[in-house]
Amino acid sequence: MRIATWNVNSVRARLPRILPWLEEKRPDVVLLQEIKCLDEQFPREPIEELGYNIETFGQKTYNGVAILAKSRITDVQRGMRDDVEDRESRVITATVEDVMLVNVYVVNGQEVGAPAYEKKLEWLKRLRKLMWEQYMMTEKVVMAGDFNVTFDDRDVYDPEAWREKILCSSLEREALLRVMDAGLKDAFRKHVEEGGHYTWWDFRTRAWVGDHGLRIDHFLMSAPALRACTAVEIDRDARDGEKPSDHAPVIATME
DNA sequence: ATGGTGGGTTCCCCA
Repeated sequence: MRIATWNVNSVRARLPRILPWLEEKRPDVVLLQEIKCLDEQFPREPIEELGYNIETFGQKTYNGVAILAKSRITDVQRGMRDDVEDRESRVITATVEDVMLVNVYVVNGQEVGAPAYEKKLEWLKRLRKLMWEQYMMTEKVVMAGDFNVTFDDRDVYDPEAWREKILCSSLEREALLRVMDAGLKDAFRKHVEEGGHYTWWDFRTRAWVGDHGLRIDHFLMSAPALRACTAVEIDRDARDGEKPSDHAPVIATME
């Protein structure tokens, strides 16, 4: 089974890139973030024609997540279903075959110290609670998506310039590690030691041209899922060319 | 001190 995660930055604007990519890569499961549309606006037909089942948790203008899968999608949950109201569509969970999927679009945070930054830290606390309370790490659990957090300097093209900046601050990194202490590991680092592998390049600074990227899209896996994971690859080709998203897809291969 | 680009709204917000 191959599972992809991709922040598409509007599923409707990105459809000319998404459809040929699905045809070429044929992943078994795709976790999409920032679909930026309501459920009823999601372009279901052309994706269904390629053989995918679809579950969405949409929102007008901002955020929105979706799961595509060739196999049946069961146990779908929209939001964290805790005692806090989900005002934004940032999490959709489901089961496909023997894999429990958690698709997340983590709050960006804008800048360190901003109200959005505090919201990000609070949101990650909620996510941690979800993983502790609703998952058994003896199962194959795959949490993936846009985490808007780097793990360490290896994930940053210019670590000194980004030191304690948004996406790279110690508090964000600690909050992400706390989500993972339920029993999740960064699957990319099972396979790749060296730095310089990125998943996001800012449009505003034309970061793609100089490969000024950050690695903020991740696969976090429970031990049984990690054992089955034989590769995690970043599809840089999808970030190139005409009207790309600012994120590259990441594809995990499970034996 | 704060731009730059891109997407979706609505005359601006968020990334």
